[in-house]
Amino acid sequence: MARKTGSHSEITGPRIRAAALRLFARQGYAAVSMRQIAAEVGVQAGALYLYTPDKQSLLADLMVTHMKDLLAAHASLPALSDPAARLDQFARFHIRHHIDRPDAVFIAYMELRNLEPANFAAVEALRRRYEDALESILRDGRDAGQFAVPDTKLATLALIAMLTGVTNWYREGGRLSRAEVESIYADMALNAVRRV
Amino acid sequence: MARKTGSHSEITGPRIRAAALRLFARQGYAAVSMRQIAAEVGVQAGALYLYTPDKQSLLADLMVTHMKDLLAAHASLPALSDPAARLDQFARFHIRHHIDRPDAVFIAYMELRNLEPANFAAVEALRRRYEDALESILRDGRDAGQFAVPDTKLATLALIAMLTGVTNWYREGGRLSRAEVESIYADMALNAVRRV
DNA sequence: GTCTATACGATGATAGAC
DNA sequence: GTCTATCATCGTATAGAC
Repeated sequence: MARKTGSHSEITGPRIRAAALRLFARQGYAAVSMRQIAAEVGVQAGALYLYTPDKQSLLADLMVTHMKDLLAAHASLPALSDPAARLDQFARFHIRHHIDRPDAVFIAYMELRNLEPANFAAVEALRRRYEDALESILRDGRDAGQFAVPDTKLATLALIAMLTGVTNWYREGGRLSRAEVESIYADMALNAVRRV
Repeated sequence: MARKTGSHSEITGPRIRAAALRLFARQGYAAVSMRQIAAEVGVQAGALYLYTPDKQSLLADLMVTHMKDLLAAHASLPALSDPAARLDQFARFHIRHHIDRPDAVFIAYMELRNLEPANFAAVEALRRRYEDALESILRDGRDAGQFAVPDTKLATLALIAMLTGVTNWYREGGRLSRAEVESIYADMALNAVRRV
């Protein structure tokens, strides 16, 4: 990957990915042209192909990177044992992580249908690993008699949908602080599955 | 294929909308061409313009129709007074209605950014009316001391996100019946906001 | 490493024949 | 009401100059 002195590749590459992320999130993958991305970065369209084989790879790269970041960040959380504490930790982490990356989240949940089969499979496998992390919390909580969950897979998807929905409306500097949002969502998630 | 002639306007119009709905949901508005829609219906691309001024109007029409259908269906529910019963009714209605229209739901949620400002405003106004229906249930339940909801607007959006998420995974003939899915989601929604 | 120039197919939309 | 033919534009991607 090393390049000659005077090369801008270490700068232009990330800038292309950043521009593509922004534009894909705002207008959708199919609606964004390579010319538009190039203009945003300040290069000609042809120059993009020094950094990506094609437009599809650019999208796949953004989505895979996002999912790997998510998994890595989740893996670095401190280990807890009580299921309720683990669910609280997961919900707060999920809210925090997603609030900070609205564009990447939007793309990751929305452009799946624009991925070629091989790329789709790769992203889906990563997503499933993340969902499995939540499902194992719910299963442990149910087995411990703390959670009332008729179907752990359904509950997993329902909770993730609820938590991810924060990106639909949350804006920095709004009526509610990040900490308030985090707490409210975590409480709702816990109540939704807690035995009553 | 022999040349077709004759008048089919009562049939062709709805078929165009149905084809557009399917294709937009599968591939996204920007990725679908007018020629593709025409081929699906069995006419030439130019013929579409007898039924819609342009592609944008086709999308706006689908989304506005979907939101009006949703509001009309919701308005026809029997009136209840107890907040918990109303929330249960709303959740079950929402699941049922969305399960039956996965394509329209997907478009209504995903293609907002492809609407021109005037069309966007129209669809958003309809969506807000629907959200307001749920929020008033939560407000009444909180005032009656039945619900613990720190912020009714946030809770509204969280519940709708959770319930709408059913369209991400539910498939006819799957492991869980419609009635089971409906019940589990309704219970989770109620528990999420019920005072403990 | 980026540029200009370009290949070449697809796009939304229109005009006029029947 | 639908067809064929067409327009101007834009799409992704590549080749070769500097």
